[in-house]
Amino acid sequence: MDSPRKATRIQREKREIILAAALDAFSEDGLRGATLEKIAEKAGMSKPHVVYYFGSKDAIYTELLQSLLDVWVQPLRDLSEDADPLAAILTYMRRKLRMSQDMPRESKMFATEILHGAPRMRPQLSGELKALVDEKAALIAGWSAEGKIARVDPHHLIFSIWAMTQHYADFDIQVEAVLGEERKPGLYDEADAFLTEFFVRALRP
Amino acid sequence: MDSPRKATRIQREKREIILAAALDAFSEDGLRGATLEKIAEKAGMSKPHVVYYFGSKDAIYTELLQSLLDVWVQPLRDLSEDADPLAAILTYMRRKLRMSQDMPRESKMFATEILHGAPRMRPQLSGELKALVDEKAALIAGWSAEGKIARVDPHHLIFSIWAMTQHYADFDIQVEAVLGEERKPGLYDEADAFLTEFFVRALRP
DNA sequence: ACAATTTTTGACCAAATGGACAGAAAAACA
DNA sequence: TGTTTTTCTGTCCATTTGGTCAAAAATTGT
Repeated sequence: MDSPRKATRIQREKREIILAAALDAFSEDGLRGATLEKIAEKAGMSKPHVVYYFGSKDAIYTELLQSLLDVWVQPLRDLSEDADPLAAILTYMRRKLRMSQDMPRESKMFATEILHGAPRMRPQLSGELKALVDEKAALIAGWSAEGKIARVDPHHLIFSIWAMTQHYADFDIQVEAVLGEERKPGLYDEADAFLTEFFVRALRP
Repeated sequence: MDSPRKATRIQREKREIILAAALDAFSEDGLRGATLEKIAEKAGMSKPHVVYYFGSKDAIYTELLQSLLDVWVQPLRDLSEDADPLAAILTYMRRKLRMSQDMPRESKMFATEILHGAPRMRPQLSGELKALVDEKAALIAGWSAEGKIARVDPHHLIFSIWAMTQHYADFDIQVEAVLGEERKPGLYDEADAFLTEFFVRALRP
């Protein structure tokens, strides 16, 4: 456990189980609200056992956050030249929307962290993330300048995609409460249709 | 304090001070993360004094939330028939954006509460709020049907306004990190310009 | 000025919680 | 099989924290 030789199968498995349980707990109650005991219970093991594998609650939280970050920005990484720039942006938006649908817990964890000042992500936000966004913003700005899409501020366009797609995961309770139970099943199809049409209208030259 | 006669001036003032301090604390750290001691410190009084006025931390939190709800939905209440439907929607969007700019702490408090399941707001979300949104959605649907604005799902349109405007308050740390310090001063002007253009393009018939 | 009421706080308490520790159980290795 | 290493847990501890309580200080009313 200490000297990082080879992680045994059992070690990887247990760590996975704990991380899954922790994601559950953290997304529900936040770092402060989630307790080691609850995580241990969800993971089906004792509290000291959880500490044995990660050292502290904070360490679990931080590791989860870091490992999720890569997954989270992958769709943006994949945004690139395409037959049709508008289609590329729509694909990006759709992938983000799908991530909201498939990974609401991850979305909520990030949202909570950033909402509270992102104390353990600041460097990455203004470092890697800023660099990535700047790069893709330049790409979009190019399309914009060439008249392939409408003239828009690319940074704010990216923010709008983040905002609108993550809204459905982060504030799902509100969305479902306002729409009513009966519209819940087709919710993400509705959102997809709305957002697609919306961005097409807003972005086509 | 017990029998609710007339609240003296001093009582109202102290309660105001405590609520302001609590808003500060809750928006920074959430319900769980904010401590009575920190609230008391920010309010410049002792911990038991805070309890004396509100009974419990939870009570402060709940009262804050309830009293803010009215303010929060007022812009939507004010959405009504207008010379120009599109202008009416833009005005609504702008008011929401201004609220994000002027009341980021309130925005964060709501966001955190909803993110964590809105345990003490559910009834209002599916009650009053749903009713209000349904009413305004019908109004927008009317405009849409008459061809005064583009055909859009009015509920999702409202969500998109919530999402995009509140994003700037709730995730300000991320927005500022990605844009860089130098774009911070004119941020809300940029956002206003972007969103206005964006919604105009998306909504005009 | 004096009594009654309200406001304010220091001291204290009980519950919750993150984590330490020693040793049991199990697994790996010889 | 015996030994060593890893995995696992019961028990305990220190800290944090929401809240109580008695009494002091200030205010109000007469």
